[in-house]
This record gives sequence, structure tokens and C-alpha cells, in this order.
Amino acid sequence: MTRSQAGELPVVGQRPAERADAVRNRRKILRAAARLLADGGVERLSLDDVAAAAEVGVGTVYRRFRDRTGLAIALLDEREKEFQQAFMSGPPPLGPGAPPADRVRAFLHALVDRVRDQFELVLVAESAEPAIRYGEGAYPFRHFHLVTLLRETVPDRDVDYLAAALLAPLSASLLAHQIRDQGRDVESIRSGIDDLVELTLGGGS
Amino acid sequence: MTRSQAGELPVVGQRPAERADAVRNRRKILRAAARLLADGGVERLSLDDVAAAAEVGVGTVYRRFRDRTGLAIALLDEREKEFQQAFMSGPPPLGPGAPPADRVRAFLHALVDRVRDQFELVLVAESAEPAIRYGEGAYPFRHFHLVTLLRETVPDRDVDYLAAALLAPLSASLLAHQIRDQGRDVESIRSGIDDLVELTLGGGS
DNA sequence: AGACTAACCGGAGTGTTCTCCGTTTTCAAG
DNA sequence: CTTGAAAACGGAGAACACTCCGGTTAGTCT
Repeated sequence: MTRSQAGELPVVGQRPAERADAVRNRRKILRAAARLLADGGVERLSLDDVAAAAEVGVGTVYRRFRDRTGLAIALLDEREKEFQQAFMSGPPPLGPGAPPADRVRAFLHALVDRVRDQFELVLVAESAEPAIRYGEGAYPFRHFHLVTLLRETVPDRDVDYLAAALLAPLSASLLAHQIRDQGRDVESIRSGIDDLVELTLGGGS
Repeated sequence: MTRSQAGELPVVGQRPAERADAVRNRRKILRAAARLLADGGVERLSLDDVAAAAEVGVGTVYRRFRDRTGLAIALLDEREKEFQQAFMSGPPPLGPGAPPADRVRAFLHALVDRVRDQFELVLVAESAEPAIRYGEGAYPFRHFHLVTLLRETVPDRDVDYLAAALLAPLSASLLAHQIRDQGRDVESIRSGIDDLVELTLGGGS
């Protein structure tokens, strides 16, 4: 009630644009983090070490990336853009052109690979607060994409919930258990997904 | 190769039975933890504080409960037993007697309440390592229960995977987002679950 | 150029989780 | 009751995530 009187009401996501030194440091930190990660895995990714390797104070790391999970998300975001293009505008069945049910299946299959490629990092990213895990980064896009596809196949259902329900089994945490602990191979997970999609969206034809 | 020669080969889960002081301390810790939890919520549940309140060294807390998530799991396990009895041998539709699809639906509905009742604690428990989160505590029972029900309705599918896929959307983390951040009410989540179950297991009739 | 301000920087400091190991306790066998 | 050893205890300390704030810098306005 005290803020924004009559003047410029700030547009929602309109941030003031980053200063030059801020940009420089963000890059330095990301590069250092990627390097440390390539070496000793996620454990090596202590933010003190990252700060030291980036020749920057810890405070700077936290201001740029909020917390450990924020850094993980930022690292993931780099490859995520390719993935987004693949399912938004790439070749079918992942991209447009194929029947929706096929695209859903292709999307979930691709997601398995995506998670598997950067297991440790995704695991860290998933430990973010729910508001962040599901409200920022890659998730909203993935969810929106699924909602769009589901609207074409089961329009009279709660597509919003169903989309979330289809994404949930692809958490890194569950996949880690199925693959590492249970010894399931990726192929059998794919076919499990196929079962799920066939049942929910019909045989596909 | 050095252990177990000819003598007593140890049975798999056969632990040596807890010593008297161990039992006493375990109880002291659990009571202290429950009390702190009732006061200041999960944040108050720092293990130093728990140890102090239980009049026990921190080392003892960690030996008895492995880590923070282990304590959360132990606290949850107390009420979990009632829940298990409800779906194993209670009245239908949750317990035996109703058609499998109805039991699945009732089970998932009950699970929403279960998670909601102890949101904070479940959130902590879910941050356990995958091997623990899915390999110990409540999860294996829930999964096994679903597998049993699914075998009666979709026997020619990968019921093991499907059971995991039905449990995944009921993570505290996702529910927290849907309820707290998105403002969904529990009723709409229930109906979302109904959509999911109807689609996968047929109309129910 | 000079001055002003908001954004940014660094790193010492705080609180917390978890480990390590010397000491103590339990309990069973003699 | 004594004795021996496995199990448990306690708490100092290491490691780490994250905060706070006095000092610095970039970018803007005159």
C-alpha cells in the first residue's frame, strides 16, 4: 500500500538491466563452475571453491545466483535452450508435424535423456524450493508444452494437472533410483513411459 | 572374502538388537524432536537443538537416525502405520472389498491428505538420497500396494513403472507448489487424480 | 569533467549439518 | 562377580551454505 503511487508502475518482469561488472562476473563464475564440475563432479561444486576459482568473493556468487540450486539451474539452462528449440520447432516427432500423442511420447523420451545427461546437476536443481523448482527455469516451459499437446488429445480433462502428472515421474530423483539402485535400463523406462502414454492418451492411432 | 567362514552366516536383515541405552536415547530424541516440531515448525528442528533438548550428544542423534532426513522419516513413520493398516485391512474403498480401480483412487486421495497433514516433515524426508527415499521407509510399501492393485486391472502392462508414475505426482514438493504457490485447492487436486486414474485404469465400472 | 546514486563487490562472520575418535556403558560368558 | 569386547556415547571440530555491511564502481545527469 505504501509503494507505487501514481508514477511509473513497474512492468512485471522489468529488471533494470545488469551492469557491466555484473555481467563479467556472472560469466567468470559460470565458467569456473563448469570447470570444477567437469573435474570432481557435483561435490566439488562448493560455492566457496567456485568463488575462489572465479576470483570473486562468495557474496558475488550468491548475489548473481541466489543459492546453490540457482547456480545449478543456470548451468543447466545453457543446454536447455537447444532442447526447447527441438520440441518447439525441430523435426517431428519431437517437433511439430506428428500427432500429439506421438509428440508427447517423444518429448518424455527426450526428457529421460536430458536428465540422464546431467544427472548430478539436475538432482541439485530439484532440491530448490517448490516455488522455484516449478515456477522458474525449465519447468514452466516443459509444462506449458505438454498442456498444449494434451489439449489436442484430451481437451475435456484437467490438462494442467495431467501435464504435471506426466512430468513428475521424470524427476532426477526417481530416475536415479530406477536406474542406479534398481538397475533398470533406460530402454525399460522408455517402454514404461509408453505404457503410461498409451493408457492416458489412447493407443495413439 | 575374509568374513563369514563356515560358522554362522548372518541372515540378511538380522541386526544385533539394540542395546538398552540406545533404545532409551532413541525415544528421548524422538520425543524432544516432536516437541520442538510442535513449537517452531521444521526450522526449529536443528539437530543441535534436538540433541540439546534430548539431553544427548549430537553424535548420538546422528548414529540413531543417520541424518536430518532420517529423523524426519522416523517421525513420519509413527503415523504411517495407521495409514498402512487403513489401506491394507481397513474398510473399503481404501481397504479390501472395493474394485481395484476404486481402491487406487481412494489410496491416492488418502495420500494427498497424508502428505498435507505433515507437509514440512515430508518435504524434509523427500530430500533424502534416492536410495533412501525410494528404498526405505513408507515408499516401498505404498509402491507394493499399488503394484498389487494394478496387476488386477492392467496385468499386461509394466505395473512396476506405472505404480511409480502414479506416486510421483503426489510428492510433497509438487503438492506444495500446486497448493501454496498456484492456489489450487485440494478438491481440484483430487479431481485431477480422478482424471488420471480414469484415463489409465478405465472408467472404473 | 564532476558529482551523485544505485548497483555491485568482497570476505569476515553466523548458523547448521555431519564426522571423528577417545571415553564410557552395556551385556554376555566364564 | 569379574572380565572383555562390541556397541554406544559425547562434543570438539571440519566443511559448507548463506548473510551482512562498509567500501567500491559503473553509469547518468548537469
